[in-house]
Amino acid sequence: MSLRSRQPSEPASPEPEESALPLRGQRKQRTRDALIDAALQLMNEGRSFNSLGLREITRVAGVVPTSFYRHFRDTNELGLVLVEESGLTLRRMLREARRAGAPVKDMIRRSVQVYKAFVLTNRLHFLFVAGERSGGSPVIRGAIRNEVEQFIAEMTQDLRHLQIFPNLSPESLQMICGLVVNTMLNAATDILDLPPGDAELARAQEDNFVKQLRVIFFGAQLWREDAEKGEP
Amino acid sequence: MSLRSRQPSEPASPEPEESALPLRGQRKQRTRDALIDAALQLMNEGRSFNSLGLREITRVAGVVPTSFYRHFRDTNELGLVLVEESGLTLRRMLREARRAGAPVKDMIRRSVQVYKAFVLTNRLHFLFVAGERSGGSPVIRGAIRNEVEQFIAEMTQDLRHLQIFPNLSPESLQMICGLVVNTMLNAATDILDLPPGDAELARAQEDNFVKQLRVIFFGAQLWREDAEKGEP
DNA sequence: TGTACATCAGTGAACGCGCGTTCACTGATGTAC
DNA sequence: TGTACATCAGTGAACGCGCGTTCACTGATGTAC
Repeated sequence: MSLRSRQPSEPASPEPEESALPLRGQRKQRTRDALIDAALQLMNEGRSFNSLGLREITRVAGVVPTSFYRHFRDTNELGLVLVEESGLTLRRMLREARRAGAPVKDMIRRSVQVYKAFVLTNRLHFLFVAGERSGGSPVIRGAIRNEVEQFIAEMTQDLRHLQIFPNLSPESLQMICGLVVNTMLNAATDILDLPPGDAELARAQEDNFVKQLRVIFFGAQLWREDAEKGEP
Repeated sequence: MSLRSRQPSEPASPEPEESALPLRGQRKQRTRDALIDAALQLMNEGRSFNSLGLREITRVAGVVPTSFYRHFRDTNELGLVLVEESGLTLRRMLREARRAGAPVKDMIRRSVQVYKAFVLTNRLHFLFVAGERSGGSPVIRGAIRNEVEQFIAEMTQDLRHLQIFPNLSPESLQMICGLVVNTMLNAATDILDLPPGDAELARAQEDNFVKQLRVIFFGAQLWREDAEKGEP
């Protein structure tokens, strides 16, 4: 994946891997990136992925329609590349969290703030994942669900090593992570939809998100595998 | 709303309200219903709403394209009617739950089973809501989010009257209901995607769903408004 | 280093097709007397 | 009850348009000698 030059979190200047390619290869890569960016940009304007047309994408990318076929068989194939990219973004988030370690004080609030920043920095990928994971074409949806499942599994491993929930079996921990990830992705839509500048609303939204996670973590910590739970 | 004759949960035979209309009105209603049904049917085949074309819808409905305009300005207006219908379905679910009352024994498991049955009975509406609430066109998405917000508010009132969480403030109860509803709608996608006949997988899915709700309810019951929660 | 040939990303014309929308119409249903 | 007229849901022809895809092409870049 040398699409990385398109990633907003990395510098735009030439990269070693790119310079190593022959000139023609570099240019091809740049066009390919432009096509992918064009699709993301159109989605950023409120469009859903599978309503995008090939000609529309090439128009935004600034190339002629037929040159699309030099890179992808059809728009669906481009969609699958977007899924893969988005999966990388999710895994990058875990990697960064791993490196930073779990904050000891006010853990959930801080994690939520880091997450919000990450979602905004990687706005287009989260827009795509949140938007297409339930609604898109069956193929894209399936691929996204795979990536999310993988993300949940990795998160489960991380939490396991952190020993935050020594009371939970691996299966229960995975179930909790599924719940947390769904809550995160729902929140992503809210974060992305939030009109900029409304600090009041942003705070209320963050508080709500933090509270929801606290209830989940609170319930999870007190969970015992054998008993019947939550029945009044 | 006399679209109700289309609702799968009601008999197909003529209804008083329909017979009361003049003959021409009845026929118009039937065509209108056919258009709405056609859109839902197409979505049931894996399509997302805003990729549907007007001609496509009329073709499935068995009328000529131009007759669409006798009923809706454009496909978006039909979409908003679908949102309204789906909202009614959600409210009907609450009404039925209210009438049945909260099961005293194994409350969550039983509620989940009732919910699963309801989702399958009203498959098309849940498909629409779950699919378009994050991904669709901005207008449809906004309308769906409104309906879901209203649903959450009503559910909050119901839980309030049931006195299940006497420890929670109205705001916290609403926050919990938001979490529960998001979990429900995520589960709806899973329920609808489940290949029929795989009882093993269905059981695993149900157990997972039940466990997630138990964690939430468990956490909510022990929640205290003033303390910091869930921080290891 | 220079030359001759191969590669191949991007071009531009052309195609057949289904789209959304307009328009004048038809003929069954509804209304007035 | 019968007649004459109004209404209007559904029809069918026609339109201009953008779509996805094919094809032969061009000319800069890459490779071999």
